[in-house]
Amino acid sequence: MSDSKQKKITIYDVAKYAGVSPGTVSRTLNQIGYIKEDTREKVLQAVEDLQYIPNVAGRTLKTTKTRMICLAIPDTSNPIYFRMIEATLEVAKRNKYSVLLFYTNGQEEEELKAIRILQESTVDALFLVHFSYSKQLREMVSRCVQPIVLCGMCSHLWLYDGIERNFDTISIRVYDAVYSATSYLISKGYKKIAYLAGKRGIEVYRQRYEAYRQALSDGGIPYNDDLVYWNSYDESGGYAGGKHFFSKGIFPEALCASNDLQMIGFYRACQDCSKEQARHIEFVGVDNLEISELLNFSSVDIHEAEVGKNATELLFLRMNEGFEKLPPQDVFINPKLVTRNQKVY
Amino acid sequence: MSDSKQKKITIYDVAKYAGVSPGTVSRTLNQIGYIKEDTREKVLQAVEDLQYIPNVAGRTLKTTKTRMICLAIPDTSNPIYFRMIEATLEVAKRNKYSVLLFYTNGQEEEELKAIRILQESTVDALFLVHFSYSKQLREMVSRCVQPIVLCGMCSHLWLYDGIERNFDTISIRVYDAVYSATSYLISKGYKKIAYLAGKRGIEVYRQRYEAYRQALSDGGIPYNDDLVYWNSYDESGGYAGGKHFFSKGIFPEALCASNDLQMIGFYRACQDCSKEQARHIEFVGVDNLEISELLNFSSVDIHEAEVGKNATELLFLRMNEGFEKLPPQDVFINPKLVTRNQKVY
DNA sequence: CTGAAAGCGCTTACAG
DNA sequence: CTGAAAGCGCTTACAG
Repeated sequence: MSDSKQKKITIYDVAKYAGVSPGTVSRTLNQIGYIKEDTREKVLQAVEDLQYIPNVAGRTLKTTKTRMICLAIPDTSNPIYFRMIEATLEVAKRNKYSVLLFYTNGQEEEELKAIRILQESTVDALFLVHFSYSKQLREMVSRCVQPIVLCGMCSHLWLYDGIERNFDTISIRVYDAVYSATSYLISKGYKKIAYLAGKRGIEVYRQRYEAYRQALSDGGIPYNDDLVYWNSYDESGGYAGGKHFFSKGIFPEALCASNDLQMIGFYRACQDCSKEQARHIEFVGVDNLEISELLNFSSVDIHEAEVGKNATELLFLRMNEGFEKLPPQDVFINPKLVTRNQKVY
Repeated sequence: MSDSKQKKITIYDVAKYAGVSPGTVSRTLNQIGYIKEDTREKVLQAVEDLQYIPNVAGRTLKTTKTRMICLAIPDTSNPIYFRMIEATLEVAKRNKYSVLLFYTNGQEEEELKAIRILQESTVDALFLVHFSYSKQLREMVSRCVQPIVLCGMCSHLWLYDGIERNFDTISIRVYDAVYSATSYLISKGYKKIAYLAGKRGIEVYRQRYEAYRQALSDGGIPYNDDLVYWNSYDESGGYAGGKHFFSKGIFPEALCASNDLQMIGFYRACQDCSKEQARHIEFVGVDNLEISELLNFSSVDIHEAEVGKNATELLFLRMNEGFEKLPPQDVFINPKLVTRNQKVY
């Protein structure tokens, strides 16, 4: 039954079996041009009898189309990326494309590798979520002939300025996200508002930090550096933030976190803290994870599924239209604050 | 600067530029055999000058190696799959492989498509998480010459029985998971234990359901069909379960959910319910999602990251060793109950 | 409507 | 240590 190890069936075997040429088999299978019904049946019968399955590498070499796109994201530990993956998979599938998933860990070196995957023609297009804005990365991108969409998970630094550019960008207005989050806390009367800033040196978090400061300033609240904590942008960073503040005897009235994972970490630190003051801190985060909803914490929805959807659709638009007909695109996504009545914890 | 549209640089261009043969360029780049230092430098200089990047399709056609594996999972909405993706990505990266992510939606048709991707040689190996155990799927698998690891997210139905088989399996003992979860509730003295069973007709949930019944039986508690609710295996299913029970005036003392998402859904239904009896139900789920930990619900850890890691390593083992030297493998993963002191909600 | 032939861009025995 | 040549499995103008 399972006679493996037999020689691989190629289009030549099918052609011979059906008594036609390889070209005819190819045209039949790819539905190109008219094929006489009789011929067509012979071919399909041969395919069936021989259990022929076309080899993708052969086709790819000739057509230069892989029917794959690459999705490169920083990490897989933040749920927002899963919603992005899901959206990308869906758009790709709709276009009969597969998705190569690449995980950069937010490191420039890995981001460059993702671009190389595109240059080697392993995939037809690339959606790259990157943190680096280096000259080298920019140059590697500019050398690519295939479609690329760049997203920095914030307002992109390389917006179209009229100068030639061979990629599209997608931006999340995270400045607005944090500004609205901080303003919300101010509007509720809080003065002592701590901030979990995320990781220093990453543009995403720089933009958010600026927004926090501006919101304070606009709300007439003096900035206090002691209320700001820079660390990793995951749960452990938030937890460390809580420990840090509490150990210094700092108990803020409210906390704005540059993302929800940090907020959750901070919340855990509160739970681990014996002081009564750690029980009444009001939270606002960014990302609107389901976990925030369940814990009834306010958060800002950044619509990351929309990001994935838009980016991927842009990729297909470029694959179909090329870069001549349409100028470089810069898509913007507007976050939305979701307020909730936080419970006592 | 960005002079695109120029003709693609091939290995022939590099050879001509360096004054050597294409074969030598290939050997230099792939570090095969000894190359005179002088030659080597000329080649590398040419590569540098011409910005040559080897085309993957050409290599693949010749070597029949794509350096990609396919990971096919049911859906991306359950966080357990993300931990699996993460583990798979890591093992693949360590072996210098990329991962093609395929989303089957738990439908047989899509599972067959995943196998076809392997047959077309788009990838070198396949890790398939499947729900279907149909004859057709089994036959398609048996026709593949490349490595395949099959996982049903439960005790696999196609374990090695000495008869020829060309794939490995990985099993999660979910029967034990639900048995221990149910027994735990019984040990705490509960008699009226409801069960969110998941989706009917899926082996994963059949095995769990059997465990629930057996645990009740072993605990001397009569089975009551009114306490069992079959629906979708996501949050909406759990929510519907809560609504269902409460609308019939059924308020269990405890709830065992065949996965955490359903448990969370049920919990939401409790929150939406005005009755006091909906405030004191003790929960146990399966999957041990972070959300369960944060809400302090007990759950069973099924070690899905281990599943991804083991499966992917098995794939590479097969790619290196073939199927002759090693008999078919059946790996088992043992879940672990994590108990927590649930808070009042 | 279909066949013969070239070629996509590599790699790899085979010589030397 | 390196070159010439064949070939991996397709597709696609070009004829007819």
